[in-house]
Order: sequence, then C-alpha cells, then structure tokens
Amino acid sequence: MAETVNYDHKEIEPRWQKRWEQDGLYEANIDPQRPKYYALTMLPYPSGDMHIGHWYAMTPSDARARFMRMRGFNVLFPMGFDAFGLPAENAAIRHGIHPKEWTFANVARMRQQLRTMGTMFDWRREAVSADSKYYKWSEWFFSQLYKKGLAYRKMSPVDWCPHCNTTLAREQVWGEDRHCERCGTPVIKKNLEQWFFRITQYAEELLDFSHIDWPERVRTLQQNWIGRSEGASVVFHTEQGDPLEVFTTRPDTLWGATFMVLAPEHPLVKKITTPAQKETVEQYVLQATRQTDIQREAAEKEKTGVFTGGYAINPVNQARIPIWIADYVLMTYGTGAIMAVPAHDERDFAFAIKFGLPIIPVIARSDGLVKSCVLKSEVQEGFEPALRAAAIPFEADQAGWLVTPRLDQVSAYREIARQYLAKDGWIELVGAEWAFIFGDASLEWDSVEADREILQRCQARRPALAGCRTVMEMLWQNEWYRDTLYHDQFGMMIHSGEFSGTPGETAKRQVIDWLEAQGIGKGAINYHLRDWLISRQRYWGAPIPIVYCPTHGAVLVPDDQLPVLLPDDVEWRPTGESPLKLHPTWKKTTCPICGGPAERETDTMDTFMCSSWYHLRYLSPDYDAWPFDPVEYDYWMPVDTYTGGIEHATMHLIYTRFFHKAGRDMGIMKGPEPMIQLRNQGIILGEDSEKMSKSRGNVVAPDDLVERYGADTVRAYLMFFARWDMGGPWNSSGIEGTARWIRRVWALFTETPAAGAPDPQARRSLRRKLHQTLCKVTHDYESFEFNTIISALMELLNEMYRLRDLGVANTPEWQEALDLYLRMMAPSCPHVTEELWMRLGKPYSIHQQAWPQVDEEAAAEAEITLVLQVNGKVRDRIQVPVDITQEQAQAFALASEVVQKHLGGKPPRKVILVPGRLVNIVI
RNA sequence: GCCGAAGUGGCGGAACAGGCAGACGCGCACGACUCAAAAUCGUGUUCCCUCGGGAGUGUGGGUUCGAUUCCCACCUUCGGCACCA
Repeated sequence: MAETVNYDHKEIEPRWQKRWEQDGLYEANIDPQRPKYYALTMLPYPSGDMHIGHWYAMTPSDARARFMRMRGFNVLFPMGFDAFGLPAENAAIRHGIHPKEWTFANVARMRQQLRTMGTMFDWRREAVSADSKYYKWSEWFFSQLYKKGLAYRKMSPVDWCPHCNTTLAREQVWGEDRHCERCGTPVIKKNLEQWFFRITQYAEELLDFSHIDWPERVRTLQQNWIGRSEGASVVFHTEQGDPLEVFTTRPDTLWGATFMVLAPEHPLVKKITTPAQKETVEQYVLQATRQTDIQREAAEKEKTGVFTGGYAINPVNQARIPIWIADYVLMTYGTGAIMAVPAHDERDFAFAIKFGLPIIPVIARSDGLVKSCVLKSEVQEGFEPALRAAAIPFEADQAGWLVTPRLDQVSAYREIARQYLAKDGWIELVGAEWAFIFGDASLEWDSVEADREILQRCQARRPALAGCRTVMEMLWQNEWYRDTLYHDQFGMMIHSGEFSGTPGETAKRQVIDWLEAQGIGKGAINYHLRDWLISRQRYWGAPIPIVYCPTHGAVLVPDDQLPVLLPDDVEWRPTGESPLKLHPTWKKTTCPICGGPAERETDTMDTFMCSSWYHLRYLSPDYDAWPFDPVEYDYWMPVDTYTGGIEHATMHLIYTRFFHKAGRDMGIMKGPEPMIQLRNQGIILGEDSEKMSKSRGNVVAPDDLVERYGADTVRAYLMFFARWDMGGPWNSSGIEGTARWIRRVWALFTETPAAGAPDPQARRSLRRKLHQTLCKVTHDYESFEFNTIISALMELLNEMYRLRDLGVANTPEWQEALDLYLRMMAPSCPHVTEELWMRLGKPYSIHQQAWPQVDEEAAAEAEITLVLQVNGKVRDRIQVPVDITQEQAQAFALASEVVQKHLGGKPPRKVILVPGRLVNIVI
C-alpha cells in the first residue's frame, strides 16, 4: 500500500472533478434497460455568489441522487438558472451594467462555484431561462394558454411596487404592511390593463393531492391558499328589481340577514344610490379606491361604510333591508356583495353595532348558556327566595341579580319572572333562550318589527335607553351580556319561519335544497385563489407575444415568428414606465392579420412563468422543434423527487402544477402531476440565529469553507449538522467534527495494517456493526434523514478503530468493511471516497459501483441486553442470548441480586415480559 | 384572530411501532505526545447527592406495569394566512 500521506483536499478534489468531467461520468442518457429516476432540485437565481443555502439545498439532494444511482437507477440530475428578474435591472440601474451582461456573468461565476461542490449534475442539460432559445418557448407556452382561453387581459386593480415600478402577483406581496417581496417597499393599488392566467379554473383539481407524495405542510399551505368555501349563492333583488347575487357559507342564517353590503366598486352602487345619499356615497367610493392597502390596514380594522339609500328584498321572508357599501366587502371575492347576518358573523356584528342596524339571532346557542340581569326596581319582594326555592343559580349584588338558569330551568324561571315582575318592569333572557317578559306579554325577538316594538317598550320604561337604536345595542351596553350575544356556531335554526327548529347538523343542506326548489339560490363553491397576474412593466423578462392592432385588437404573434426578442439597446433607468415602452422602435410592428401598423405589448412575463416548465427544458435544452424532445419526455417524466425550499409552496409549487395540468389538457404534457415526491430543506440562519443578510454581516460564504476544509467536509457537515427539513443556525465550530471524521477515515484507510492474531469474536463484531450500519444508512437515505447517515458512519468508524487493535486488520472481514464503508460514504463525500477507492486498488469509479446488500444474518445480534425493572424503574441490566425463552428471562431477572434487593423479599405481583427488551417486575 | 410546525444536557441533535433518555458531534475539563503550540491520541462530561440513591425530555393533569412517544388543558418560539362573506 502507498505510504501514508496526509489528506489534502486541495489536491484531490479538483483532480477528480476534472477526471469525472472528462469521462462524462455523470451524463444521463435514455436507457430503456434501466429504471429511470428524475431527481430535481430547484434552480437558483444567478444573484452573483453562491450562498451556503444553495449548498444546503443542493448537496444533500446530490447525495441522494448518487445513492439512487448506486441502487441501479438511471438518474437524471440537472441544473440551470432562473435568469430573468428584477435584481438584474436593479443592478443595471445601480452599476450601469447591462442586465444581460450582469446576468450571464453571474451565471458563469455560479457555474464555476457549483462545480466545486462535486455534484453529479449533467451539465449538457443546463438551461438558462434568459437565453432566447429558452424564452422562445416561454412565449410559445403563453400562446398556447391564450389559444386555450387560459390567458386573458383585463383592467384590474393590482398591487404596484413604486420602487420596482412594476405590478406584483398577490403572493409577491408580503407581511402585514403589504410590502414588495423583493425590495420591501409597501405596495400601492393601481388600476391597469393586465394579463392573467386562469389558474382558478384548476382550483378544484389543485386541491387533489392524491397522486403526489408531498409534505403535509406544503399541502396544507396550498389548501389554505386555494381556500375552498362551500355554501350557496342566493339571488336578492333591489327594490328597483335588479338581481343582486351574494355568496354565503351560511345559508342557514338567511332569515337573519338584516341588511346588505356591497363593495364600493360594485357596478350596482350607482343605480341604487338615492339622490339624498349620492354625495356621501360618491365620496366614500372615491376615498376607498384611492386608499392604499396600508392605509386600510392602518385603520385598525374599524369598520367604515355608508348607506346608499337603496333597499333589497330578502327572498326568504320578503323583508325590506337596507343596502350599504363598505370596504370590508371585497370586489375580488364572491360577487362583491354580501348579505349581512350580524347575529352570526363577527364583521357584520361590528358593523351593525357601529351603525345601529338591527341584529336578529336566528341560530340557537348550542352550549345552553342563558343569562338574565335583573334590576331591583324590576321585581317585587320575594324574587330572590323564589330563585332559591327553584335552585336557579344567581349572584346578587346591590343593583340586583345576575341569573344564569340552566336550560331545563328556563320555563320555571320565566314563570318566576312573570310572577314577581314589578308594575312596568321587564325582564329579558339572553343567550340560548331569547325572551322579553313584560307585564302584559312575553315578546319574541324574531324580526325587525319585533326589534322595534321591544325597544320602544323598554325605552318607554327607562328613558336612559333613548339613545339606543336597536335591542342588541341596548343589550350590548350591559358588559355582563357581551360574551352571550354573538356566536358563529352551527345550531338549531330559530326565528326562521317554517325552518325554525331545524337542527344545526342538517340546516345548511336543507336550506340549500329548499333554495334550489324555490329557484332563488343554489349550492355554490368559492375559492380564495385568484387568477395569476403575469404582466410586469419591466425589461428583463420574457416578452408577452402579443401585438395590438387598431382594427384587430390584441393579436398573438404567430408561432413561426417566435421568439419576440428583447432589444439590447434600452434605457433601463427607472421612469415608472416599462423600458420597452420607451424604446424608439421596438414596439413598432405590423399586425399579423392585416399587415397594418401595430404595437407590441411592452410588458414582460413574471419569472414564475419561466420556472413553471424548466424541468422540461432540461430534458433537451437545444431542441428547437418543440419546448422539449417528446422522446426524452416519455422516458424521464414525471420528476420522481423534487427538492427545494418550502417558501415556494404558494408560488412556484402551485404555478408549476397548474402549468402541468393546463399543458396536459392541451395535449402537451402527460399524467396528472409534474413532480411526484417533494421534500423540503429548512433554512440555515446566521450564527446569531438571524436570517443571513449582507447588511447583518452574518453571511457564511461557502467558498471560504471549501478552501479551508474541502467540498467533502462541507457536504458532510451540511448533512450532519441539523435535520435537513428543519435547518437552523449555522455553527462554525461544528464543522471541525466532520473534518476530523474525514481525516480519521483517511488515516485508517491509508495506514499499513498491523500484524496480529485475529480475534474471532472481533471479526464477527465487525461484520455485525458493518451490516447494521448499512441497514441504517440505506433506510436513512430513502427517507431523507441525512444527519443520522453521517452519525452512523462515524459510529462504524469508531468501532473499526477499536477492532483494528484486536487484530482484525488482516482479515477478509476487514477488507469487506473497507469496501462497504467507502461505498456507503461515496454519495456524501464523492472525492475522498474516489481517491481511497483508487488507493485500495479498486476499479474506477466508485460512483459506478452498486449499493451493497445487507447481510441480515451478519447484522443479527447474538446477545442482547435485557433490562430488568422493578416497578418500572431500571435496576439492572444483564447480557442474555437473543433466543432466550420468556421463562428463562423471568428466571434470570429474579436471580439478579440487585433486583432481589429492590424486591425486599416481597413476592412479585405481576411480571411484564417484553421479548428481547426487558422484564418489569411489579410488586 | 385562524391554520401549521417545534420545545430533550453548555450547544447542534439522537431515540424503529409505548420499553435502557441524551447515540453521533461541538464545546469544556483532565491526561499523553511536544521545548512549546497546533494537530493527534486517551479519559470524563444531564443535574443533585449523605455514594444507598434521587430528580429529569416547555408547564400542569390523565391513561399505562412503564410515557420524549398516546390523551386533555396551558405556556413559549417560529412559519404561513388574515375583513375571503
């Protein structure tokens, strides 16, 4: 064996990287003989420098792709660049470099850095989205979507970043202050003609995750984002006779709809507003549309709104109810109009209390809570003893009684109330039971008319209530009642005509059926998901292949004229307008239909459009007849394993699914989903536990680490230092552990074995540990538990060091251990294992070797440690053969001195035997 | 407010399916080698203790012979959504 030399990553790593590239070791080609495996990791944006986060995302993914390759799969593991986007333009503005130049220089630099990681990327398949031979097909996909009616243009209020001078998609607006994802500037609303993709058409299908193995977290995020609500759409009519459709999730509360609210932008607002209200309404509308979202937020959710003067008819009970407008109703959801049920909707309740609109409870409380506050002046002597006699719970104070009858005591309580009521007094019950007991009558609070009558009677009796506009407002003044007045639970319907008494479980369904039978409404489903806004008023993106002709309107650029190329000579300084708009000639063109003069669309596409199909371009980046080579597609697709950050859950990961499904419906793609298995890595924070950022100065530069420790050490440390899906704060001293491990591997594998008489026991131990480790490492690679892979290998190494001193180093078992150890280590540390593999005289390359098979027999334990417990506490441990019988185990346990001592002569009451693990003696 | 994830030594983390808590590593302490340092190697390292033991996986309860693991309530941290009718 070669003389011992020190481990020198600087010599080893570049040498093997060069050799692998020369040999095309990682080139993946179609091979029908072998099962394919498409491993994909999210492509980076070429921001200039590789971040440790890129390494964290890519190297464990690479290790797993290598593992799959050793397991016999034909693995495709490609890489590319998501190269369009704002930072290129911002850099251009700041440093005066052309975005194209800046981007491609960064791509070149990052490509270099990526190569130092020792990954198995097949670079022949690299794709760069800003390359015209790539974006030609992004444009082509736009055309396909347009032809299919999935791309459309509309005037729409959109989020606009005043710093980036562009619109943003809903998911690119972050945080409570609604700031731009890229630059942090709070966004404003603008009304613009914009292009959208009709992703909402796929909302229902996107909720179906049955074909994919994705983390629960991602599925939940997508589910919430899509936000499906089941309910009914119900048609009200204005007094003028115009239909006014609303969506509600609670058709069972229809009888409690005491007013309606329209979004300020609602088209009917003008028509229903009465002359008297005209000015107020116009002012409110103006103010609402002018306000930015931040201003709306700043209002602390205090409800605002104005009455239009118009009325609608509630179709279930013909009640005439006022129509208001308020900005808490959004034009973008449902129909932009709601029926307000203030008794059972929190927002409507707040609005009604503020503006004095009537609130009628129509759903009974299901918790049975009933409250009745009785003032001394309202009752005669004997009230309290009567309560006591009936065992009705109450608290007394100077002013009176706070009575809380149980539901089964309510009728008894009503009787007492009637009996002891003072002249001109009244008593109310609130909560699960609503009643107003006057001397001459008990009034049901079941309609707006009843509300008025009850209020009048109360006000007549107590002038202090003169300021109250509704019964609920009166009750609301009593602090003690507050938690009992409003709820949004399902429950038995009350005050709802013939539906009163319908139980909560079936109410919704029954009302929907009835609405359908009556022809006034039907079951309906609504989604929070909005159509995907793709227009960006920027230069550095794929052009939207549309031409505007004065006679023919928006016309697609014919496929044979694609790509619409970006001009190089643009003025990119920020003006608030798209640089393409300011270009002197670029937008001037001719209409593809009539040949007359026409103008190009000057907006470009959201970069998420480009990244929605990059996994297809990788298949054949130079193919020019189609976005991808169908032969490659049929072999490689779908992606078997996709890895990347969870931050894309509601952006890229929804878009790419939509894209695939739309493509499938157009006959371009195949199968239900583009990516079968998804796994997310966590985020590495700075050593200060804060997000890494240049301004904080806590950024960990991978290049420095590679220089100092080598790529293998950095790779292993990234696998070892945390659970991969969790991430966590970086710890710079921890890497010493993996560095030491690799040095110890190197030392053991390059030393000349000492002669010695092999101990048969040690030889067996070595094989046992070796195959146990193999079993664990195999399992952990399969389930992405990278940290325990490295720790298992460290354990095995420690054991090998121990056994080496017992003379096993000259045995076949030792040779087997060296061989398997390197194979197991190869995916995580490709360079050092290749080097040691060569030094052991084995055939090039270790990365073309098969993953070893576990020898179950060798891995089996001969002896086990039997834990002896007394009353569930560990008292002793003994070594016993694995095949020991239950009786023997019990006998051994009782024979233990320590156990006997703890038994203290008492007989065991019970003995629990867990085969192969423990004996628990209960006394 | 709603939804989700996570709380284990000084630190990162481990524990298959209810059965030995703290694997592996960092750090630290002591020792060996060295003139010395680095590197390397060895030993120890949850806490308390009267050296018999006792306590201990965010907190408080519960189920069980036995709970980091299951159930209930709560606290803290992180992430997402947020006037979505």
